Amino acid sequence: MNDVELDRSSILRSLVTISRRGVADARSGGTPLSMTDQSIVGYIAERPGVRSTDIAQDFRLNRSTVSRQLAGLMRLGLVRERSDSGGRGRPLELAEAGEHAYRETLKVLQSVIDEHLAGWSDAEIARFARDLERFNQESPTRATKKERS
Amino acid sequence: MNDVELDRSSILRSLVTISRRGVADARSGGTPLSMTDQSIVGYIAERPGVRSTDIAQDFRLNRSTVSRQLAGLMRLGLVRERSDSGGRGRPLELAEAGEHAYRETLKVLQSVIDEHLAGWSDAEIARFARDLERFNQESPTRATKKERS
DNA sequence: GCGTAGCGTTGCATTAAGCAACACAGCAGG
DNA sequence: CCTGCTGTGTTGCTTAATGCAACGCTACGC
Repeated sequence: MNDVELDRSSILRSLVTISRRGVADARSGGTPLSMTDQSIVGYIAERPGVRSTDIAQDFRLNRSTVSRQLAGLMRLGLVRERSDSGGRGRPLELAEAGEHAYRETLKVLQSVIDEHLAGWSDAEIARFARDLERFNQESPTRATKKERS
Repeated sequence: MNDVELDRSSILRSLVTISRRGVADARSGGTPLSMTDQSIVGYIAERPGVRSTDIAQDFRLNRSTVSRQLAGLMRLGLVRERSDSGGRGRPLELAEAGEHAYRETLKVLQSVIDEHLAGWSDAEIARFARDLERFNQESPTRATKKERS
């Protein structure tokens, strides 16, 4: 294994470990929302009007999973359906309680993240954030495969 | 929110999304081992002789969870107990089948990761890997808290 | 040798997830 | 306008992973 191969395997190891620990830390930090719920709420927060099926596709989750999570969130009064339901499906948006819960959870998660970032310079943080976003962008191959289907 | 705060919130968002998609992609890629199992097997692969409780601590998992996963892995003949069980607990090591399954799963995971890394230079990959490792290191605060308890 | 602490296991509950089947609503073509 | 098809959401059933609590056993320290 040359250097690049070593780097690649360490990237995937790190990602798995980070996510595992991150979820555990978040839970022990007492977030109002679970990681899954937070993801969904955040998604709606950033794209008001999305539908259940959009979330499912983007998160690679089954429609049924999203449906049930949303049912829970609506029961709690965090998410509601929009009135203007032109076209297929039902556009969603956050209720006031949802915005609030989202911001609260965000705070906890940020503090968890910040512990890891102690000792990082602003420039390093910015660079890391950019790398992560870049990494996160759908690769052309996979995107094509999905579009075709 | 200033720039650094924006970066921090985007870091956590990215991490959650990456891990969610990564797990989904890995599963659809048909890995012989689940993400959890792969983590455990990999941990044993790198540190032969570790005990169940060590894994639990490092992964922030309950001892019972690890116990059950290990029971499954041993039933499948991937992990076995070491003969030289001096001291507390039972040191673990990979069986031949375990080494094999580990490498197979690693291949799948690497190809998933590699799709994301298309277009990255070796230097960028190396930098990203180092950042992730750095991020992954236990922060002093949290480590202290844990040590004290 | 005895008590205590550490380690692993097991019973029980919960959460997140998938698959399959279904019901219902839009949209398209005739 | 009616009919059929397709997309959207829901529900039943199952499974995997996890936590907590309780238990039994084993090794250490005195």
